[in-house]
Amino acid sequence: MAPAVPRICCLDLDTFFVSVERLLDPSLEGKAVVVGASKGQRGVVTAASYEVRRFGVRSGMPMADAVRRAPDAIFLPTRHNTYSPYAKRVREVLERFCPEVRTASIDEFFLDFRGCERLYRRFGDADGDATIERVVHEMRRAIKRETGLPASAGIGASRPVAKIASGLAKPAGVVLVPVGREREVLGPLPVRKYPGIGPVMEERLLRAGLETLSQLVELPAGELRARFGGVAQRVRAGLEPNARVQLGRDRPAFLEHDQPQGGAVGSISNERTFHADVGDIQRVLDQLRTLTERVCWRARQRGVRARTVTLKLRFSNFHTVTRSMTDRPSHVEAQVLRRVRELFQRAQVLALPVRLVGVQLSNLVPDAPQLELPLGPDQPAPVGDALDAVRDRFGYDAIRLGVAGSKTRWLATPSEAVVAAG
DNA sequence: TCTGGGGTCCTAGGACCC
DNA sequence: TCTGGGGTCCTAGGACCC
Repeated sequence: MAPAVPRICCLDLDTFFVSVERLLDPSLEGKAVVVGASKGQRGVVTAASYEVRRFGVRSGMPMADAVRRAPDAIFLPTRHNTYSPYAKRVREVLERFCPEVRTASIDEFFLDFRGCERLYRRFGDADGDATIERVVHEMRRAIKRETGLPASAGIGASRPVAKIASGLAKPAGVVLVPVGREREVLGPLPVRKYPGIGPVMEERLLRAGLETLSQLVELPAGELRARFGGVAQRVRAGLEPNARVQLGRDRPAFLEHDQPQGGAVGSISNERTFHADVGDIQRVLDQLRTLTERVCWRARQRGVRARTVTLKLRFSNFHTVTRSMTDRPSHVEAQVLRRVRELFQRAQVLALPVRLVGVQLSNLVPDAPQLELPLGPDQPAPVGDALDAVRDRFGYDAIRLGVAGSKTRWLATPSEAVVAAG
């Protein structure tokens, strides 16, 4: 038996949005750059260059905070559509190195190198730690060469171990955690470093005097579970070099049945924070209509209908409520909007101005031909099909239903009018 | 200028069925 | 009449990730 080799790799693009902005504008190189909400808008930092992190700027931080900490930094608005083609090209490079690639987010990928022995031979004579490390180094260089983007990588026996290792590897490095030495290498880290332990759990653990992962996993399993629940128990599993972990199965994610069939996703949602809190119910309803239109369009694009519709409201005091309803599958605006309005009636628990509204579709089922009267009032009108066709070609915002604006009101049904917005 | 937007997963209680 | 389990679905909230 060859010695166990860690074969799960987490590849993470370093300060991804900032790196892309630098490719497009090389004068940003070496400067303090913050990507996030536009100036004057409500929002947070989505990416911060290493130069600006020195001032304490972090992603997720309110924009106003970032401006206060680093007033001289360069602030850029987030341009999602600009970044995703780069992520796609990175994935293409990864696929040349490994047949099993999972996209975890726009800037993070997991690779499973099990069953890649032939590839190993190309890079070294032994099937050992040094060989897979060389493969991953070469992969990083290929990404840099072909896309210009810096990346870091972690290698471990399981997904969480690889993930933590990639964090240790930043910037632009590779860290391998040998099988069987997880506790030794990762144990001294603060509990917050473990994926799944966030601010709330960290606080609970610190209050109990547990600061490091070692201290956490030394607790008896029963006590761990009873006091801190499933997350803490998963940490123990992640740091135990047993067979389950070596297979990367500590969570049922990743390998065989990871990706939902047909590329379907579990839910589709859109939400919007108002520039300033809104007390006018009609304006809230208008926004709900816009959001409903958008999620229904995305559902049709994906070829799914939703059984569950969820409305989300956040009030001016940040209190958030959700109301949901499960019914026959739909992706038809008129139907979904009717449900959203009903949920809205139920959700106005606070007489406070509204900060955010959201609409979510879940419980998605594959789009099958409807077994209903084809000309029922809830069916997409032919004009709806035409709308979708325009959007397929020119993008969602090429055309809008009704007129979005304070001076006009929404028309009652989609078939009444189509108004091009620009 | 406090606190985005897209997701996933977990928990817990109640309804309902067997 | 009393006393139960499981299992599944639905709903609401919340932690967490990038």
